[in-house]
Amino acid sequence: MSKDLPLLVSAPPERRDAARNRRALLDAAAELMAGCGVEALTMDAVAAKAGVGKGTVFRRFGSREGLMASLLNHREEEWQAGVISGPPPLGPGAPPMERLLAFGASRLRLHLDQGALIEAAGRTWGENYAVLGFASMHVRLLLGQLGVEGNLHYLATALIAPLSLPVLRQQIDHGGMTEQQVFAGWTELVRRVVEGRSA
Amino acid sequence: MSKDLPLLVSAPPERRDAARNRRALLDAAAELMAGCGVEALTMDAVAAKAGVGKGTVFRRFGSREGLMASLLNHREEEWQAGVISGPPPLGPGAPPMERLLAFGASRLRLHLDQGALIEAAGRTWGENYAVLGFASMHVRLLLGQLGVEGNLHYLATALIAPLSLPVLRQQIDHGGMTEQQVFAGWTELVRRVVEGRSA
DNA sequence: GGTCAAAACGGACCATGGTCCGCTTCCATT
DNA sequence: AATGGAAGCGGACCATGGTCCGTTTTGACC
Repeated sequence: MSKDLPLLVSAPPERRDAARNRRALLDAAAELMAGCGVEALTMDAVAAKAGVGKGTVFRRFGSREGLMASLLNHREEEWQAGVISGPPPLGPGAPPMERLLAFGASRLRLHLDQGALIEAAGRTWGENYAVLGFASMHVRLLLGQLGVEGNLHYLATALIAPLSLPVLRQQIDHGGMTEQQVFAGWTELVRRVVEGRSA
Repeated sequence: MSKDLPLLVSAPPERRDAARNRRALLDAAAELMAGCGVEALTMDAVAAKAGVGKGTVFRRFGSREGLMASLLNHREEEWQAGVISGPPPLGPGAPPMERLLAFGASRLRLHLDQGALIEAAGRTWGENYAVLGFASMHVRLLLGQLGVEGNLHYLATALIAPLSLPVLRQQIDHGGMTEQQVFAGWTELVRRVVEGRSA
């Protein structure tokens, strides 16, 4: 007699066929990519491999970059889970400075590991507010715990910026640095920012 | 009787038709862009407007992104000239800290002004070693003059990173900061890095 | 001026991202 | 089960970036 409670869920769930196709597409994309790298990830190929029409791919992901971003989201969510509730020092339980350095090292690895995908995703991923926003908030929190005073909002984004893939590429591929040296440099940057007095 | 001295010039000059076409193409591109924004910059349109074949456009610039990068290079060269020999505080003659802050403000403006073009140029511009290299070297030099000790190579790139367009976009479009607040934040970052003691 | 090789040109051609719209599938309601 | 409309689907179609190769231009050398 009474309809189910709206449950305060804003977006109604996907229809079953839609969900099935979304899964099939992500699986197909992951498989193609494992096989031949991002080059092989053409929209026609993904659609064919998943056994759906091309239009469906675009309906689900909006664009090629959107598809890449969806693939990345999976890893990103795992990573965020590690920060929120994983083992220390990345997760809670370690002193703030250790967590901050673990954050940097982990983020650096993540970006280098997913490099090809991140570049293929372009701005769709780079401008993903959720991703940058989470990292920024986390760093801001840690800076606060470290007793840093000043414009934490800005300082957090400024500490995250040199961990972005283009910068890492520049330093490692053209600047002759190793991954270890980059991390050491970032550590020094963090130390200076944290130890500096506020204005 | 004797051929001209090789003049120690490594690359032979362009043939005259090539030079003429290159100019025509850049002019056409600039005009198209002034008219309708980067959207209008399709390779066919540029070729048609310049009165050359499409193949010629690709020969000269390699790709659409390459064409964008060439357009940007013009502005970049003017900017570099301003740093090398322009009036203070951006150019030589002002105290190092003033020059450094002028550098940041100027770079920030440049990136915001050329935003559309920079995004359209993608990695071709972002990974342009000459551009990043020049800025990095300049900042490294100023840090040295300021008596900063430590890994200046890294610190320079780390100070430049938060001036990159994606970061600025994030801060201004999603983070609710104004351009002035961003610059104020960068100033604070610089102060902390410069005042911090080395390891 | 004539000759020749190298460089540049042009536009037909291809691959692929992205759109569109008529058809099909789902599911809430009766 | 029947039904109606909304959500989803598919693949033909288009636009545009990028390639290729036969033809033309250039300029160095005689």
